[in-house]
Amino acid sequence: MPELPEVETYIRELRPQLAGKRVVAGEVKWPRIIATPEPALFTELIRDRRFDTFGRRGKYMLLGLDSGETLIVHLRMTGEVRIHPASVLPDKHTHLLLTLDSNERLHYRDPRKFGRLWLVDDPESVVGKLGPEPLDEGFTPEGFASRLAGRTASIKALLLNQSIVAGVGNIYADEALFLARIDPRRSGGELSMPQVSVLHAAVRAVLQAGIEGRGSSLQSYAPPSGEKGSFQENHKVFRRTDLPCYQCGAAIRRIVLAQRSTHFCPQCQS
DNA sequence: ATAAGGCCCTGACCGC
DNA sequence: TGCGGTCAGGGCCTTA
Repeated sequence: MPELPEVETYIRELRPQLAGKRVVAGEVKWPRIIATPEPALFTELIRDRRFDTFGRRGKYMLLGLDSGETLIVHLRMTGEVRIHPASVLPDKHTHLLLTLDSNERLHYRDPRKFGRLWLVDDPESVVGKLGPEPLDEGFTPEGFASRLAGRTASIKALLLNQSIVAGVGNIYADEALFLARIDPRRSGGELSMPQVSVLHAAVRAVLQAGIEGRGSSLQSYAPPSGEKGSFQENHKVFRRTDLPCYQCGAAIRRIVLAQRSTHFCPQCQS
């Protein structure tokens, strides 16, 4: 579900809700949700830790604890973090509960159980393989071009590859390709340098706009405050199959690329 | 090293 | 109402 703008919104909203609070107890209800360490050790290690720093890398949330360790959370498709009063009971999709010293509990909820949490000393052990942060200085047109060079896979598939650039998912990949007027089926390695530059700027622009809209809220997704994001109102192609392109009026097409639904304007994007 | 496909899971939705 | 099929914003693992 969440991509970079949604995860960034998550971190911004979790910070005021969690900062300085201490974990009194942890309860893991679905062990596979904890990637590392073993669930028993996880609950032992997180007890008495205070939430201290709040960061993001790609689609991963980095919750720094006062012990120096980091609780890493990836929501994947349907993960959800909420801070509720202690009186709120977990539902059947709640897989982790952290009791806080504020008479509240952190609920990790995830109907599809794809999300994962890690408790580690060094976050790099989890996020070290990611490509550059697209909104940082380190993401340059030249660096982007060198990562695409020689690749035969579609540019859509390559945008979804987190080791090329971190944080782009299905929505923002389609939106960036539309903004850059590039056909998602083109192979990444055959794009010209000007096209790579335009796409680089487009990726940054759609992610920045996504953050400003506090993310896209499709279906039931909402950030921790419960107040939905608005960027879905600005989608130009995503889930607009058969609707007219805002640029040229042609019908937006939906195809499958890299096993993911892909939306584009057959007229504007080549 | 790269690319393609399966797989992990459950719920919502659609047509019959 | 029930049933089967499809779809869902992700990424790891295996295979070729």
